[in-house]
Amino acid sequence: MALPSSVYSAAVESGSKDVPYCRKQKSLGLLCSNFLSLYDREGIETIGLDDAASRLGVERRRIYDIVNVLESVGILIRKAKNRYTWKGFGAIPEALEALKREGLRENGPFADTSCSEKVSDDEEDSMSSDINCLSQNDKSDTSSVLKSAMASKSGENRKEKSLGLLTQNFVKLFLCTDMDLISLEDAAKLLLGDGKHTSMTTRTKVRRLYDIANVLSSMKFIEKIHHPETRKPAFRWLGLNGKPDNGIVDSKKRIFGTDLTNTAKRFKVDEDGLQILKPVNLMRVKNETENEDDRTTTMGAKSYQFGPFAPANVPQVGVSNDDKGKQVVDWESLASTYRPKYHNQALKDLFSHYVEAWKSWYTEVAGKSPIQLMS
DNA sequence: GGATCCCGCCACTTA
DNA sequence: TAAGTGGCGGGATCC
Repeated sequence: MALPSSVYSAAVESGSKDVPYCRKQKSLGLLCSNFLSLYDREGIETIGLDDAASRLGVERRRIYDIVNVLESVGILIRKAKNRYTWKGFGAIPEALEALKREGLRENGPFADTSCSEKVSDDEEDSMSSDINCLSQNDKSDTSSVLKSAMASKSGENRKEKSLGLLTQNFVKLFLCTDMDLISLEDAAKLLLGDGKHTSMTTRTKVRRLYDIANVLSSMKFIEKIHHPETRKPAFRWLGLNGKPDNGIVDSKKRIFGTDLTNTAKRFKVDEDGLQILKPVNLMRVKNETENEDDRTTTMGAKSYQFGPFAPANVPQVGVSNDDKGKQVVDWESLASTYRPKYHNQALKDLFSHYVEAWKSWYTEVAGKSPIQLMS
């Protein structure tokens, strides 16, 4: 594997004796970024969960969270026990298109937004009163979309509550309604149905939505902003190109896994993980300089605009040849800049880790910029 | 003190 | 029946 595994291990070793626990280093968003960096490359066809867990230095349970979300947007497909087929980002447009079609198709029979209709998240749930509970944005056709989303009753409670299905329904909220901003609490209420509107069930659903939102945020499908009027946190669909909106992005937003500035500022020990965060962060800075008007919801393969983890062989839409000079270096080149090229993987990993630790210490204690290391 | 979300228990599913 | 899967909520961390 060409990717420096030390990068990952360094990021997850916060639990070691000398480094205080840092929640952010273990966030799902960061894990997702690392996961994608690890597998979004040519030659990857299948992914073993054990392999992913050990490479990323996390327990299997966390990998399940990631792959469930990724599978729901088409990046992965479960192939067999413990094994997934990597489809890549090229599969996203089709998956989203399918989601949108599904949402819109099922939209028809449920077009009536009256409060009488029952849908099935959990048997007796109905969506109608939930719609009335919404605190923001256009709710005109939200009800029907949600009804259709939740109507994929198919089977068991367990499946209905799966992270993957919840992800798809969450995405449908953006794809099939006029809602621009959605708070997780609103989404939870919508996806629950009023039959289960206890504070506990909502809280539980919101927890899951946080998980999902972190993963989707790390892929820049959505971004967290604060509602212009209520100032309450909400999520906005960025579409397939994932370009943050300069205008209303809250600079103080807390972005797990990708927000280098905040991370570095608050957690000195986080500098161990800088190499992970850098490329993503740089890409956002770049994106923020671009006009967001060219965002598109068209999902044809050719018009598809990839986010920061776009496959290497797919040109970034909206980046002209003239801009290539400003292009952010890719993962490989960035990683190789800081990575000695040892043939012994274990030695290389160890060395990389200590280099990062030293740079962190040097910056912190000596108050100087890290010396540029030769690779 | 509310928002966020990691962590791991344990029930359920699958091989 | 063991191993894999993943829902769930406690409680730690962040702001």
